[in-house]
Order: sequence, then C-alpha cells, then structure tokens
Amino acid sequence: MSSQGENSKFNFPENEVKTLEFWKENDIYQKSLDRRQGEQKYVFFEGPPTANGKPHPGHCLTRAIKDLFPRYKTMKGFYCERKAGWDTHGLPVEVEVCKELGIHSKEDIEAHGVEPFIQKCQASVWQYMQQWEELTERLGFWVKLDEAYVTYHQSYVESVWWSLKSLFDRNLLYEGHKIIWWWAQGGTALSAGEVGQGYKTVRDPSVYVRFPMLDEEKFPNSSLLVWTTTPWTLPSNQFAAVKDDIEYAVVYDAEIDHNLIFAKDLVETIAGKLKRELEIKSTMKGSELIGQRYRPPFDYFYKTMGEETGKLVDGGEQHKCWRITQADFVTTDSGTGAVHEAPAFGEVDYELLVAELARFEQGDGPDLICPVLPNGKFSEEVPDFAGMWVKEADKPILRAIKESGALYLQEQYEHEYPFCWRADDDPLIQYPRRSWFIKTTDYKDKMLANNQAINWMPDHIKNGRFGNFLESNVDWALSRERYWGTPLPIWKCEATGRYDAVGCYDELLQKPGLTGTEVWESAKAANPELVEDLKVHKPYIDAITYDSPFEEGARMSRVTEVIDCWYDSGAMPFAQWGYPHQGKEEFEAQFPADFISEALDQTRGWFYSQLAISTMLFGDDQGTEKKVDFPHPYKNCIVLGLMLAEGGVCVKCSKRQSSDAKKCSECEGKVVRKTEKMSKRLKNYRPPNEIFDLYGADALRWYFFANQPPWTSIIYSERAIKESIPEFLLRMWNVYSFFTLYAGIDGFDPSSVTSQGELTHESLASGEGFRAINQRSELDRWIISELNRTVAEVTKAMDAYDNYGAARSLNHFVDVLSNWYVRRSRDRFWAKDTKDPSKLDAYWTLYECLATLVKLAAPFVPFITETIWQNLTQSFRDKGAEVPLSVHLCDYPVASDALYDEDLSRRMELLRQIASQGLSARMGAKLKVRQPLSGVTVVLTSDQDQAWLETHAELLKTELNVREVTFTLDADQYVTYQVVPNFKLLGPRVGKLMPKVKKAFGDADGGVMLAALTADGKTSIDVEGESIELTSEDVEVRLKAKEGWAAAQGAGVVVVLATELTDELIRAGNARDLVRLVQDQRKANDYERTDRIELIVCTDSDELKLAIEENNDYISGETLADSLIVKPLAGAGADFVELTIGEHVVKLGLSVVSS
RNA sequence: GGUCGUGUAGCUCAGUUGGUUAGAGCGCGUCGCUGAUAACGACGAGGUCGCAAGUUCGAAUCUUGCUACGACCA
Repeated sequence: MSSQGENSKFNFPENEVKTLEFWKENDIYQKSLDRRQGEQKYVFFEGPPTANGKPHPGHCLTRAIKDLFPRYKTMKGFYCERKAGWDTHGLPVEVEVCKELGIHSKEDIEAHGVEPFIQKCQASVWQYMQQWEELTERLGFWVKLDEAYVTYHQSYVESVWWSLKSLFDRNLLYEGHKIIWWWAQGGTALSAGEVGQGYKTVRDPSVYVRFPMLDEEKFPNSSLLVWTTTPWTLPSNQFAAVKDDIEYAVVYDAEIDHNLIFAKDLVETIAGKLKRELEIKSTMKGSELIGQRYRPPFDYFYKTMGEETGKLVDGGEQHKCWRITQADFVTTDSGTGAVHEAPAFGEVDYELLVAELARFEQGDGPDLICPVLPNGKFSEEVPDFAGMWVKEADKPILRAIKESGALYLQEQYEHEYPFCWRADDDPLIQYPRRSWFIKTTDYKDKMLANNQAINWMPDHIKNGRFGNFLESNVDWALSRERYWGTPLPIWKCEATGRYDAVGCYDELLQKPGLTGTEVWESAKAANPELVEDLKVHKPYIDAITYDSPFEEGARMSRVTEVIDCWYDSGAMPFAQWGYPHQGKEEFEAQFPADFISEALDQTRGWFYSQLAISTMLFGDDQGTEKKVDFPHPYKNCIVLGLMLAEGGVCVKCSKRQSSDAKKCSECEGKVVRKTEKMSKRLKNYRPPNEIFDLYGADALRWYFFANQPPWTSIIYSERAIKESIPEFLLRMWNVYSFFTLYAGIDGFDPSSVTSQGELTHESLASGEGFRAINQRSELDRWIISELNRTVAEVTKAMDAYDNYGAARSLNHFVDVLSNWYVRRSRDRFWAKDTKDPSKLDAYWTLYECLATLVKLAAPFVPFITETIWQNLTQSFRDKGAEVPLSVHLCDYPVASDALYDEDLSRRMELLRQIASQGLSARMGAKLKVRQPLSGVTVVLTSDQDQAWLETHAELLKTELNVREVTFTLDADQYVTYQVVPNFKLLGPRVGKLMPKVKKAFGDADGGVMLAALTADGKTSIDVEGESIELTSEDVEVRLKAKEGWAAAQGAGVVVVLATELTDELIRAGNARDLVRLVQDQRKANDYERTDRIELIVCTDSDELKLAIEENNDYISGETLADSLIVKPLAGAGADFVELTIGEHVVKLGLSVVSS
C-alpha cells in the first residue's frame, strides 16, 4: 500500500482508461461469466441499435441501464450472457446510400442497378461501427461485441423465414390492400416521415352532395346529404357513414322541393351557408339510418353491381355496397354528419370496408372499387374521365354532379395537404397497394394476456400506452416495396397465382427444377470479397425459380417485396441463435428474457414486434415445438424516458442560445434555460466521447442512475454530470484516500487475514488486531450497522429494478461514512500507538466499509470501484494470497441481521441532530466553534435514549467544543412545552370533533398535561362536555426554547448553550486559534504530515503567554512540536510570520527537527 | 382531435395506505471548520404543491373539470 497516501487530485477519465486496459489484459468480463457457469441463468436481450448513424447521449443511457442490471445479477450469482446485436436493414440505410450516390427514387435505384446498390447498403451498415464499439467499451458496457447477431446474416434471415413460413402455413400471412400515401408522378409510396415533411396549405373544394334514398316509403322524396373535400373520389363511392348515436334531422328545402337528411346540430350552420330557411320535419337517431340504401352520384359501378348481395356471417343477405353504415369516426364538428366513403382513397374509409368484409361470408363481401391507375389517372372504368389526373378531374366531376342535380352546395376550403417533398408541386394521394399482412388481430386477446404478465416499469405502460396500443391492434402490414431488407420468403405460381413459403435456403435448393443460383455464383466468382450473406438478399434470391407444385409446366418465382425491419428485430429472441436451423440449445436456455430495456419510442417498435411475434410462435396453441407460459419474450422491461438537451433561449428576442450563456449574443437580453430535443443540426449537446474525456464514464453513469428514476425524461445536463464527481465519486475516493494515508503511516496491513476469500466481515476476523464487533466502540458498531442496512436497502431496490432508490442509499452511506464516521474517528487514526486496539478497530472497520462499499457500488460505477478494490487488496496479491482479482469477480455483499442495530441507528441519528442543533445555537449566539464553552444542556422529551446519550457525551463535547454536556427532561427554565394531538390516531376516534379537539389542545397547559401523562400515563381533555381520555400515544410533545437563551430546537430536543466566557475559556480559545495558525504555517512550509517541529511563539501579550502556558501540552500535541518556546516580539527572527489572535499580535517561527 | 404521461423551492427531483411544521441534492447568501483541505460543517432566504370544484374532521396525496408541457397516434 502506498505510504504517501493518494493525491486528492484524482483524474477520473485517465484512471478509467487504465482500468479498461486492466480488464482487457485480464479478460475480466469473461472471467466474471466463467465463475457463474452452470448457475441459474439471468437472461438479457440486447435490442439491436442501428449502427448506420453516430451514437448519441440517449444511447449511453440505454447502454448504461443495460449494463447495470446484468452486472448486478452476475455478482448476485446468476449466469448472464450478453450478446450484442445490430439492426441492419431498412429504409434509413437505403436513404443513406442514396445520399452517397446522389439519387432519390426507386427508378434511380433500378437504373443504378439493384446489385451494386445492395452491396453498398451492406457496406454502409458498418460505417459507424467503430464509433459504436468504442462508445460501448468506454462506457463500461460489458457485452459480447465479437459474437453480435446481425440481422442481415444468412442464419438470421433464415430464422426469420422459418417464422414467416410458420405463419403462412397457419394462414396468418395474407395478401391484402394497404392504403398508403402515394406519389403518383413518381410511382412510389412515401413513408410517414417523408409525408410529414411536405405539408402545404391549399384551397380545395368543399362540397355537399345529395345521395337519394331508395326506400321511398320511409323516406319519400329524400336524400342523405354528405360532405366531401375530394370530389374526385365520388365515382368510387361505396358507402355513406353515419354515427348511431348522433341525432339526424329530415329537413324540407322548399327551394328545391326536396327533403334532406343530415345531423340536426348542423341544420343552422347549413341553412346559414344557403342563406335560406330549412324546416325540420322530423328527427331520428343515426341507428335508424343504418342499412338504408341510396343511389350514388355516379353509376359506373352501380349500374352493374347495384343489386348485388352477399351472404352474411350471421345469416341472411345484404346488398354489398351503397348502403348507410355505422362509423365511430363521424362527428358533427364540420360537414353534415354523413360521410362519403371511397375505401380505395382513404385509410379510414378502407378500414370501414375491411369491417364490412368481416360481416360477410368469405369471398362474398364487397370488392374494393379503384378506377384509378398507379399513375394517378382515371382508368377506362370511368369513361367520362379516363386518362385524367385525379386532382384535375375535380372540376369536371363537379360540373357533372351539378348537371345531374346531386350537387347541393359548394364552397372553398383551406387546409393542410401533403405534397411530395421531392417535387413540391405534386400532391400526394392516398392509394391502395397490394401488401402482405400478418393477422395479428387473431392474437389480440393472447397478446393482451401476455402483456398482463409482463412487469413494466413504469407500470402505467402496461395498461396505458402499450395496453391501449394492443387493444386497437390492426393487422401488421409486413411487406415493403424496397430493396435492402429480409426478402419475403414467398414464391408465386405464374399460372395459378398460388403461393408457397420457404423456411430456409437449403429447403429452397431442394425444390424441383430449381434454377437461378448461378446469378449469385457468378457474382461471387467475379468478386470473391462479396459477403456470403448476400445470397439470401435481393437481387440474387429473386433469380431463383422452381417448378410449380400447383400446375404442370408452370414456374414459381419470388414475390418482389422485402419485409418491415421491425419484424427483424422482433424475431431477435430466436433469430439471434439462428433457431431452429441451429442454436436450439441456446435458444431454449435463453428464452424468455428476464430483462430488457429501451426508450419509450420502442413501445410500438421493438416492444411490440417482439411480443407479437413471440405470442404467435411460442404460445400454447402453436405448431412450434417450443411452448412457453406467459410472459414472453420478456419478463421485466424498463421503459426509459427520452433524453433532452439543455439549451438556452433569450427572453427578449427568443433566439436560441447556448445552455451556458447568460446574455443573448445578439440583443444582450437575459438567457433562460430551456430543455429541447436533441438535435444533430442544432448541435445542442456535447458528444459522449467528450464527456468521457472530461468527466469520465462513471460520472455519466452515476448521473443517469442516481438523479432520477430512469423512466422520467432525462436532461442531458453537462453541469449535472460534472457534479456527480464531488457528490459521490470524489467523496468515496476521499474516504478511501484518508484510509490509505493513515494506513500507510501506521503500516496497517489487512493481508494478515488468513482466510482471505472475499474480505467479508467473517473472513476479516482472522486479521491481526481484528476484534469482534461487540468489543468495538459505538461508532464502529454504528457504521457497520449502517453498512449492513445499506446492503439490505440496495439489494432490495436492485431486485425491484429500482436503481434510483439503490443509488440514493449508496449516496447516503457514503455521506455518513465520510461526514460522521471518519470525521468523528479522526483522532483514533492520529493516535501515536500503532498497536492501540481502538485504533486497529478503526482501521478494520473502515477497511470493511470500503471493501463492502466498492462491491456494492461496482455495478453502478465499475471503474472507480475497481481502482479502489485493486488498491485495497494489493498487499494480499503481493503475498500471493487469494483474493478476487477484480471487484467484478466478487459476490455481491449480503446483509447481516446480526450486524444491524436499529436502536443504535436511531440513537446516532438523534446524537447527530443534537450536534447539529448545538452548532446552530452557537451560530445564533455568534460564538465560533474554536471558542470553548463551559457547557450545553440538552433538553429531551423522553428518557428513552437519555442513558445512551449520556455515554456519548464525549463525542458531543468534541463536536461542539464544550466542557460539559448535561441531559435533562425537566427544564422549565429553558423551554415551554406544547402538546399537540396525534391526528393520525385521534382523527378516526373523534371524527368531526377533531377541529374542536385541536382547539382544546391549544388552550390547554402543555406542562400540566405532560406532567399528568408522565405521572399516570394518561390524561384527558374536555370537548363539548365530553371527556376524551388520552394516553401518551395520542399526543405529541413539542419543545420551544424560551427567550433569552442561546438555544436551538428540533422536533423532540432543545439544545441550550452556556454562553458566559471566563478568562480561562478565552485563553483556551486563544490556544486553539494558535494551533490553527501553526497548522496553516506547517502547510504553507510544505512540511510532511509526520514532521516534528520546533515552535517559537513571540508575543508581548501576557494573556496569550498565560494561554500558551496553560495549554502547552495541547498545543505541542496538535502541532507535533517537540519544543515550544515563548519569546517577546522583539526576539522574533526575520523569517517569522506576523499574525494576530484576537487583538494579540504574534510572530511564529517553525523549523523541522525530525521526520 | 385521441391516448398516455408530467406540472411540488431558482434548477433537478423525493414525498409510502389522506394526518396538520411538504423534504433532499445542487445553486445562492451568511457564518464556521482547517493534518481528507480545490474537501467539509452550520444556518438562512426561497413553496397559495399548475388552476378550480368536490369527497373528508383533515387533501400535495382521492374524484371531476380546466390549463400548460411532453411523447405517441391520427
């Protein structure tokens, strides 16, 4: 152990880099796994990040949390593998590559060539990999990077294929339509993100159209009045929607001699627009309209299909189209309360069609009417407008319905409408595309049941955001008309249109009449560098065709789509092992996960995709071999809050400013702090690697763990990260450094312990000078008790995934260790006799505290705890003794009930409170602590702890610098007693009388009540003639210091100071002042702490001379002066320093006599 | 517009089944300590617990409405 002690200036980041090297050289992570081999598994799933962007601070948070619990569980004895993973497919990768190539559209990609494009995508994925790996390592996230699963790898893709084939074979994978935002001119769909970029304010027609009712008997001379802002969709009308509980009116319009049906609430509005009276003839609920037929404004489809009916699932028949249907989304906010439905051109409309289809028997429901081609022009099905771009057809369509009399009212309407972000004159339209779906709705109830079994943190996610999302489940639109993704493993027969699903590459190769593998083979031959995994990707996989099992002579070829990359990540629990083609054992041992964690944005992403896939594949009713009880695939899930950046904004000009600016850079206005989203563009955060260099990974980790529960939104505050150092890390380090300083001086060596093990309380007992805990001082017993309490608290919190609570316990322990135990034990460490039992007690106690503390804190701050552990155990290793090589190879401490003393904890707390109040009283009386006082009187309300406190008077004397401490219960001269009711107990008893009881207490004499309680154990109080009996339980006694005393009061205690100063006390104060001045000089002269000195004090003050004489031993002892010589001022040497003590002038001369 | 969440000290956050003096850390101010010393201690200022109504003897806590902010969805 270093005899110099540790320099208080400690460079955390530098030390962390050394620790990383130590871990690497000694393979500590692997060793931590090896020692748990065969133990109970704790399963962790890594949610794969996308590596084709730079990591940002939010990723540090997820990675820190993902590290904390596996480290903890490993120390607790579990075997916890941590396999890294990377999400590599998807549109963002394609976009990145397109940017590089300077191209945009799918046509551009086709022109560039799908093959080179895919190859570029594969390479692009790894672009930022090095940065990711560096961050992962530097943060101390222990995860197997070299065994990472990668979603584009062949084995991964084949696992995904296996799962899709399972779904296909169970009729859970089907082809349908999906309404998407379509750029007709470009012939491509836009993602939600792209659509969001292109909104513009436009004026569109807003039209009210009459749909004549067919039931002339019930609705004579009547029309349903519907509203639409897209006249071009009118030829495609299939339904009209109303809401069952809205009230509708039949109004008579005299001008056209016709009845109109629409929402009653809107009659006035529409009459206002028409500028004429409308007479309400009758009203009815929407439910009465449902099922009624009408004639649509155009008859292109109606004339052939108008009378078609289909069989209903519930029995009976119904007309397929042109009926009034129920829809919850109908409102009376605008329009007419009756909505035109063209399912091909609106997502909501399409859902309505799907709901209608479900009412009919399979294949007997309404077909989708879509007379618009992908280029956005009308087809020949509507001859009047064929070839016309739909948006340009609005006007002729309006003319047509005006002529037919269907148009009732027309206005202009201003709203936001999406345009293509690449061609901002091109409006987007909603348009149906064929797409593959997973029938997740069949599993809605199972997913909900599965969800109930998951432990969500925070718990409101379960039935809140996530539960609601599951409740409103719609089938998963799986396919993407893109290039870089897992190819949909479905081959289609060219003759019959029937499908076949393939579960792996080998299975494909077995197909009869297979051709097309040569495309991959020749590509590989031309470029041997080509990654083997690409052969299961486009375009190579698309080249493979085989003989159709459905028709002689026909060929099977793959559908062109790839799949949603969320499916990839959701398949990770089995696909990471290549299951079931390989890795069966691993999968079965590692499913489900005990713990996963990601940020809130994954609710509809990874949290859902995993749950959905797993529920469909591994539930109790599935064809797959592996069946698992709920919950799966994860049991505990911490949903992290989003991380926000800290910025500033000028209150005057509202311009953004940097977070540390005080004044606006432009208008000099005041800058206030404001949290905002992290943004690469605004550069409003410091990159993680700079944080590591400045403050270290421990500081960042501690900030994340200890400043807030992980699910609140977390502000990435550099100031707060920086403050982790003095608040926790440095304080812990200072205690350690104090220990080494004196252990070095005294030659204390813990390696005398013979049963080394993990340096627990039991194993330390064999150490030289180690005494049983009951032989040690109260203070030692107390801190060991606090230590064990902390162990219990931290363990309990961590088992409940409460890192915040655990961190607070740790912080509190470091605080009491530093600010009470070490502070109050200092004189024992300074004792001269190195074999003094009390001194050795102090060493063993502090050593045990430190060794246990670093183990407790190791999962949180793995670097600094490792360093301290290394230093604490160095002497063992020097001897070749067996102690764990790393703190991370230790077992987590286990709390000992025997060592926890609840009474002692409470009493020490009381003692600290008394000390604190004493200091407060000194402050009030302006009596500095260096000035000794003759005594304090401590007034207590009960004798419960008095005897104990009396035995600790010494401690208070030192802390408060007083000669005497007396405790008393009876102190009428100092205090008044106030007795207040215990509301919690009395409330339920007296009920409504409570306010009067409270008043009666206020009027009563507290002293008298207290006297009665002390004498008889009970008293009573009269309220409204009723006598209420009270025991001491029912009241709370408060003390109030009387005026005129230097006193401070707390809840149950008052501390009163004796303030009169005798000359002797003043002289003692002077002596203490002198000691301080000498110590300052020792330090100024750079003396070693153990240097002994000769001290010459020159003064002409008789008072001071007397003070020195009286306190000679004290002064010499404190300043390590072998000789103390007093001289007159005139006798001072030239190098003497002139100072004052009170009004006395002194000159000090110091010189070292021995070291 | 819908769903979910959050509004407590200048800042970041605690606040257990409702109990009458609402806490902590940081920051700020004052004072102190001085052989852990760029550490540390004490004290102080600072709160109508977002607003309003209700339930109750009693509400930061329970209920309802409103409001602001955030996220997701539309």
